Amino acid sequence: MRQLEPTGKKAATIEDVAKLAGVSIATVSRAMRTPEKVAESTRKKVTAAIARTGYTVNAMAQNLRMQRSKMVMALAPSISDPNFSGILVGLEKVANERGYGVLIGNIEGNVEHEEKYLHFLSTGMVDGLVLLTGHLPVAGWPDRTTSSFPPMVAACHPVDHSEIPYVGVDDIAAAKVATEYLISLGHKRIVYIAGPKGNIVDELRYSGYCKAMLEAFDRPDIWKVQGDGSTEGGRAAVELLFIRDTLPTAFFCFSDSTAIGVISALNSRGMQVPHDFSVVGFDDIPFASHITPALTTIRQPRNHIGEIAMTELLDKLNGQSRPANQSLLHGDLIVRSSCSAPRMLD
Amino acid sequence: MRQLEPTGKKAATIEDVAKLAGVSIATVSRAMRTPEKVAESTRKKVTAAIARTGYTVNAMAQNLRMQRSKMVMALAPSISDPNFSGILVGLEKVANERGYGVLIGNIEGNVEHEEKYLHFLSTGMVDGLVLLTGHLPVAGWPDRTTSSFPPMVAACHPVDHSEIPYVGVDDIAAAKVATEYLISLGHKRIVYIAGPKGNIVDELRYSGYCKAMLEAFDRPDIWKVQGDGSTEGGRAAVELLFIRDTLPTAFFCFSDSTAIGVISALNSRGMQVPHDFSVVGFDDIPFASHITPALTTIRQPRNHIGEIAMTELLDKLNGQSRPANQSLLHGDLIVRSSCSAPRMLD
DNA sequence: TTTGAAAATGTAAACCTTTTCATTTTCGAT
DNA sequence: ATCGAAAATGAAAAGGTTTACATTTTCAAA
Repeated sequence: MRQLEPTGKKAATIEDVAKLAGVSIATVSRAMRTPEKVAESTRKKVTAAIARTGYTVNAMAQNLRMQRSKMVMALAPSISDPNFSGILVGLEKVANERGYGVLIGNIEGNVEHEEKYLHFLSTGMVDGLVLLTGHLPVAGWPDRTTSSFPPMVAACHPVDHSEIPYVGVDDIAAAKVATEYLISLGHKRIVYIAGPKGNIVDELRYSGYCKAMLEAFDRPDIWKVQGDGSTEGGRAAVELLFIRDTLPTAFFCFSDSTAIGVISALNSRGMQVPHDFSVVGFDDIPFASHITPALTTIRQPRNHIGEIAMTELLDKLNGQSRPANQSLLHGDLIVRSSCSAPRMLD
Repeated sequence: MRQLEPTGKKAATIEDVAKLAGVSIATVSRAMRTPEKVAESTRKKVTAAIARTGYTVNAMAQNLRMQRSKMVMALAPSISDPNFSGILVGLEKVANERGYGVLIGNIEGNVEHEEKYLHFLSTGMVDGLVLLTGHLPVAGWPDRTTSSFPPMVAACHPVDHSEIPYVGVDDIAAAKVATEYLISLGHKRIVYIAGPKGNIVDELRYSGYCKAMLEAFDRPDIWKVQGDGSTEGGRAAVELLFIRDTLPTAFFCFSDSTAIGVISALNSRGMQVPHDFSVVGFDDIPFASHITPALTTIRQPRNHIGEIAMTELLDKLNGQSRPANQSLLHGDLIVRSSCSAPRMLD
């Protein structure tokens, strides 16, 4: 909807401006895009005419001519994921600063949605893609050479078997730090409550956990229970554990959601955290500090991840630079009150 | 970025299709948009040619010609607000079903951002606006006649002094239900912890609270303490209350965030919820059920609000209907464990 | 003054559609 | 076969820019 200014009248075009300023439309265009190529005097006339007509460029015409849209799409596995909004803030901030718009695409578990969103790419409605999904948007794509891909960057979840630049937290290092923290408290029987099966990020965090355990102990008790990343998955994992005769003294969880499930399940079995068990999460979602006990966790620099991802994408779009293949950000350990020394030493 | 199909080659245009099918570009266009106006036989030829060339329409050209963009913008006060994502899911769902894209605009406290986002409107990059901010995006606007506004709908926060259609929860009714619930438990001294000063939604919820109190008691103890909608605001309100000699037995809070602050402040003073005080929130944000005690609150039908808002906006854009001036949705009371009968009856 | 390079401006093509209006084709009724 | 209306198609304009190329203007040096 254009024509904000003169109520009812049609929006002014570059031609109206040109006529009023007594120059050609080319000069008007130049006065706006490359003012240094236009004489001072005419530039003033044009500026005045623009002000008087209330002219704003027609983005559709401009985009058609310039073969781009100044829009990028963020493809998210789920908007409601508490991790997403932080990333989006960062993405949006940088995009806006550079005159780009951010379109959002929400997969929400429905894979065929992806194909619908691809429409925005193929029709040229967006110039590039930020993938938060951890996989390429279409099943058929992976076998192409990567050079034929549209400009994309992946954030939070690296894309398997591809050379799409990735920006996210250094999961291995962060998971190692988290595990070492538990070890430093005196824990030995530390279980890793895993995320969704086959998830790359889960594998990275697990390997960070393993690394810490291997470095700390001669005969480490590497121990993993499958979860699915959700609160329910954390709860289920605990139930599973209680069937065994030995129990861990600490839980390192794939995500905060999982950790919340773990704590909730422990509570309903009459156990206290951190008195009876220690729990560490991952993500530092907004409510990690509001649950009881406040959750010790790894903070994902969400805004920063979004900012870097968008910066790399836009640089790529404007041919300014080939982005680094990986940008790994540091994830801080946020110590709150869900951990303590193990109750009974063995 | 177009040309997904033939690696490297330029994207096929309608002209390529026409040439291959042996018809004019007008016929190709008609075969796609109004197939009933094209002979069965040629339609087939065109379809085949489209398939062979991998043609997809160029959205920029189409939009330029049709004077629209098939994009709408959602202007949010803050992306990280836990209420926002639910709305966005609904907005996005309906928009996508109808072939529209959702651009997001994040004000995040910085009012001058609004003006930047208005650029998307004035350049015609978006066709309409969903306002989640509770006010018109530009200071100068309100004095115009509403007829000159671009298509807009407001969600969650009605826009003051304007006739912009609003869709949201019925705050008065819901607040009344929440208060009545506390009354039914036996509470008499119920304090309303308010939201940001001057906020319309806050006033509505307060008036719902008042209504319930007035109906229930002959000499009701109407009682309001200023907050600001945030967790910190809830905490501060409690501190303020403890300076007085009389205390309430129950808190009805403007938002869940506020309620969480209230509970947190009570806890740190050694009080137990719901044993010593009852607390009711508003919104049912995702973590309302995960805090301890699980929060009794009013659920905002966020997805639904988003869906209706987008439906009304798109109907408006396509001239299908003048939307109702207000669509008030019902907000359910979700009873969890943050309330009980007052400890000491008076 | 004249000359010539540099600076400023204008013309017109290109970007890719949709759609009006004119023209051609089809086909049933005479 | 002929006619005429209806159906199908095509030519061309319009939508609003940017920019390559051509042309005009400016201005310092001769």
